[in-house]
Amino acid sequence: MMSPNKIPRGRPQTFDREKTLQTAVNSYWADGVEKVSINDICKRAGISKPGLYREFQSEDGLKSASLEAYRKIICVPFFEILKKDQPFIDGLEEVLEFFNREKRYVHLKDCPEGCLHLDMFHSRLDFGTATAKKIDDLNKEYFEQLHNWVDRAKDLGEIQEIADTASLVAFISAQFRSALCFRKTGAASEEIEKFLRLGFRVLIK
Amino acid sequence: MMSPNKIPRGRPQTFDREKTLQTAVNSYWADGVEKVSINDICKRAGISKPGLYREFQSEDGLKSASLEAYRKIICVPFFEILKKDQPFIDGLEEVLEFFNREKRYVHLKDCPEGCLHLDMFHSRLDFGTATAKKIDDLNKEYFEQLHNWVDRAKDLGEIQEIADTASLVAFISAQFRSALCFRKTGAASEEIEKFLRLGFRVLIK
DNA sequence: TGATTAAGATACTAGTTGGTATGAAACCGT
DNA sequence: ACGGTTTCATACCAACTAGTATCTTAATCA
Repeated sequence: MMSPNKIPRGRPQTFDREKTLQTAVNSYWADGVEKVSINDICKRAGISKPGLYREFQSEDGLKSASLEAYRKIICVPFFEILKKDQPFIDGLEEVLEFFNREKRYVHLKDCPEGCLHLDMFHSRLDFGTATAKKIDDLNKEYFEQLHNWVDRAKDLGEIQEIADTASLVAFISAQFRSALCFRKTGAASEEIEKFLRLGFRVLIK
Repeated sequence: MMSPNKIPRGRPQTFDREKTLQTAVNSYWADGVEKVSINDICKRAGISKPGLYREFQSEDGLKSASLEAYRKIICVPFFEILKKDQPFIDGLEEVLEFFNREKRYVHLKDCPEGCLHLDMFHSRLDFGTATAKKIDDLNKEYFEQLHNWVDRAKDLGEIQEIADTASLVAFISAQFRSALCFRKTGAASEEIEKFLRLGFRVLIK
């Protein structure tokens, strides 16, 4: 990192990393990672291709950086809900809020539908090494968080012991994936909430 | 259609429509519709591009024809299970068999994982008019079949009346979609069966 | 045999992709 | 003012895409 009072030698940089990354995340998220080209992102961010390549080295670099940015904006707040020390039923209500656009947290109000991580995971074989690793790491983190959430609820006797934790986590992740899929196809928030409550009927006592 | 005893004038055709269509369906199904180009299919089927265009007019024509072929091979047998006049619980067992590779019907043994229709539906905005219509038609047919299946079970009092039929259909379709998604990520058949049985616990009495 | 007809293969079009070489532009220290 | 340094934008590369024009090949009909 450059020392803040040290003025660099050459032509001053106009390239804005944060703005570019935000453009990339939103483009990938809204239109699908496979549908957006480097050229598209350059046009939308108003930057030149060599500038982008200097900062991110390759498409793989840009995509993995975008996923990391997405993780910080969306995934981490979600994990925080799961980590909260509160009854399972309260956590579930917060999760339902998270999936409900109308009741959703302020910083998520005007963002694309669906989940960038899930989209990328679905076709993770098509990405470069850096992005593929990021996808797998984030996936691992996600399932660990779910596992802890379910385990804690089990220990406290808050959910039905109808299956091993891994199966319950698989079931819950499937319901979340479906909810996001419903969102993308334009389903109403109350329909999605109804769907999720239906799924969680098998778990709560 | 050409009369069978009438010998056509020009050079005899070596182009095999069925073989080409089978190659296309398998390629789209196995590798993803977006990942396979017309060039790929020509190479794999051992045909020339003009030949393919003469038969299917455009990529849109080939894709819609491929989806129709998929419908006949996979979707129709599935619909037949739902249509059968038998207790809901028996139909459910047949459905579980359908999703289980090891117990699966013979003609489905060595085919790709996942569902071509679901893949195409997920990105139906990227297709031409003919393919988009085929996707929507097949989707409509699918949901009608599910609707009838659930309605019949409701009338006979075979499932819990915990929600309106549309919500139950949405729930069931979500479980099927998840099962196919698990298959694609390499989950074991018994895990998928366990997952589906977990979901259907909320429905059966 | 020669005309007609249809299908074959090859090569082409225009546009896109990820990635880069090149030279001008804008700043610094001297 | 000038050299050094860094970033800029333009133009380019090879490989790919969907789709087509052209020309050859192989058959029937007269």
